[in-house]
Amino acid sequence: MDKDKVAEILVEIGTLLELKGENPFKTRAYSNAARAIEGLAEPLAKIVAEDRLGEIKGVGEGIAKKVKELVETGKLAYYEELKASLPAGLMAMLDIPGLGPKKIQALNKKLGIDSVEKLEQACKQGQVAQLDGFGEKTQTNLLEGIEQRRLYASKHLLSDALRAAEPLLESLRQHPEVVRCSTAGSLRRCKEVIGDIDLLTSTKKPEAVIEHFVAQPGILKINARGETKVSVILEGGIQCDLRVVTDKEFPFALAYFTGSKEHNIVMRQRAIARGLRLNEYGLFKSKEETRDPQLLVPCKDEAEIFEKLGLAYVPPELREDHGEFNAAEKGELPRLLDWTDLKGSLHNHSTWSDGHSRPEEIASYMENLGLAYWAITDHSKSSFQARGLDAARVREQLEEIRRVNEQLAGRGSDFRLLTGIEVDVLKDRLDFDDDLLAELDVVVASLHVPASNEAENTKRLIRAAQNKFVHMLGHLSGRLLLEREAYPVNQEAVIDACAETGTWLELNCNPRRFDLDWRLWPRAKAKGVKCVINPDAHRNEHAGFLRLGAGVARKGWLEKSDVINTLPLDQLRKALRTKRST
DNA sequence: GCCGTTTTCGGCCCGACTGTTTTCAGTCG
Repeated sequence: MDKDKVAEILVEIGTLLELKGENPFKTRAYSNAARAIEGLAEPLAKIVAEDRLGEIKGVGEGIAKKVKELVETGKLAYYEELKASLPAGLMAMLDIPGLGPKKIQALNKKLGIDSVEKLEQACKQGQVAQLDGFGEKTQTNLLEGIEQRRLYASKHLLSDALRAAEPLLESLRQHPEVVRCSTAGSLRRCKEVIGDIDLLTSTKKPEAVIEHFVAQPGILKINARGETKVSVILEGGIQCDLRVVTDKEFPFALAYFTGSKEHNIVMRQRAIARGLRLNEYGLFKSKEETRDPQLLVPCKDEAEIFEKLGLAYVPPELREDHGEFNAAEKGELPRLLDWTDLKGSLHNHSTWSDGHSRPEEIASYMENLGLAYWAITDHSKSSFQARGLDAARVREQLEEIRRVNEQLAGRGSDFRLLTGIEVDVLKDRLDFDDDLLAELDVVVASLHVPASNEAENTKRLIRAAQNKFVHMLGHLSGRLLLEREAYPVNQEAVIDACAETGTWLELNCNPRRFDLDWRLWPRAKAKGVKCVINPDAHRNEHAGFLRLGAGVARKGWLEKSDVINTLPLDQLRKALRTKRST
C-alpha cells in the first residue's frame, strides 16, 4: 500500500474516533501523522522495511505499528473494527454545517438516526427539535444545511472563488471607512480547491462596513452576523466570511486568517516558546491569554510578526507547515517566481483541433498581452474526439504558422508563434514517428487514454520521457479537480525518469487541472526537473490562467530559474534544442 | 496518540458565533 492510501486511512481513523467522541488531541494525532507520511520524500515501503517509522515526527509507537501493518498486509484490523463499530452513514452527517460529533452522537443515541436521509425525515417530523440541546432553530438549520449540501458542492475551483471574491473585495476597498482589506484563507494561499472565501478589512466603523458588505449583490443568504464577523452564501453556493478588525490588529488578523490550521499552530507555539502570546488581535508580552494594549508587541505588517518570531517573511502560498519554518529560520526560503516573469506558453490549441481561435488571431491576441511567444500544439490523430491532426495536416499547419510569423517579422514585431504538437502517448508508442516530431519546435507528450493499472501507465510515460524529441510531459496525473481522480500512475517514478532524460514537466494551469500538483514540485525541483507553466489554452482568454499557474508554482516553492517559459525567445529556442542534441 | 534543554505525565492553539441556554456547550475556522 502506498503512502497516499495510508495517509487517507489515518485521516479516516481520526474522523471515526472524533465521531466516537474520543479525546480531540488523539484524533488530531492521526491527521498529523497522515500529513507527515504524505510529505515523505522517500518511499514508505523502504522506511518500513528498514524499521525507521519512529524517526518520522508525528508518528509514535502506536501509529507506527498500524502503518507497518497497512504497508505489509494492505489491511488494518483496528481500522476494520473501528469502521464496523459505527453506522456507515454517520461520516456523511459530519459534512452538514452545524453538525459535529457531539450532536451526531446525540441524534444517533436518542433517535437512532444513522444517515442524512433519516435525519432529514426526523427534522421534517419535528422530532429533532424535541431533543435536549436542540430546538426549532437548529432543526430548521439542519434542513437547510442538508438542502444546501445537495444543491451545491462544498468545494470550489480556485478560479471560481476568485471570480466571486474580486468584486466584493473591490467594493470593500472603495468604502470610505475601510483602511486595509485583503483576501485571506486558502484563497490567499492559492490552494487549487477552496472551501470558502475569507475576506478581511480594517476600519474604525465595523457596523458601517458590515452593513455595506451584506448589501452587496450576489448574496443569497446571511448565515451569521455579529459585530466583527459576518458569514454569507453567495450565488453559486460559495460561503464567504468577512472579518472586521481595527487597523492595528490588521496584520495579526491577516496572518491568523491566512495560515493553514497547521501553520498557525506552529506560529503560536513559537510565540509561546518566546514567552509571548499570539492570536488574531496581536502578539502580546504575556504568558496568559490577553488583549491588553500595554502588552502588545506592535507590528505594522506581517513581515514584522515573522521577524519577532525569529523567521524571515513567509509568502502566503507557503504557509502550509510544509517545511517553511525550517527554511525561514535559516533564511533559506526561495525567491518565488512572479507571474510577470512568464514570457509565453508552450501548450495550446487552435481551430486546427479543438481550440476556438485561428493561429493568426492567437498571435495578435498574445502579442497584445505583451507576451514573446506562444506555441500551437494541437492534438495528434488518435485524439479523434478532439479532431486530432494527422501528419499531412500537421505539415499544412506548419505552412500557415510560417506565414503568420513572416507577417509578424514583416511589420517589425518580435512576437513569434512556435509550431508543435500535443502528441498522444499510446499503448506501445507515440502517436507520431520521430521524423515528424523532429520538424516541430515544441513537443508535448500527454496520456489521454490511460490503462487501468499503475505499472502500465508509468511505463508508457517513462518511455515517452525517454524519446529525445519529447520536450515535456503534459498534465501528468490526468486529474480533473472536483470531477475525476488522477490516473493510476507512479508520479515519483516518472519524475525520476524526467530528471534522467532532461525532460521537462508541465504545470498545466487550467484551473480544473493544476497538474502536476503543487505538493510534488519541491521533489521535482530537487531532482533538477524544470517546470513549464502552460494554460493548455483552447480560447484566447485562457491566457489569464498563466497568472493562477504562477500562484500554484509559487505554492510548489518554484523560482524563476526553475521555470522554462520565463526564458526570452532566443534562450528558449536554445533550450528546446538541448535535449535533441544529446 | 504524540512529545519532552524545565516534563516519561500532563500538557496539547484559540476566539467568534449560534442556539439553547440563565452561564454555556457545540461547532467552526
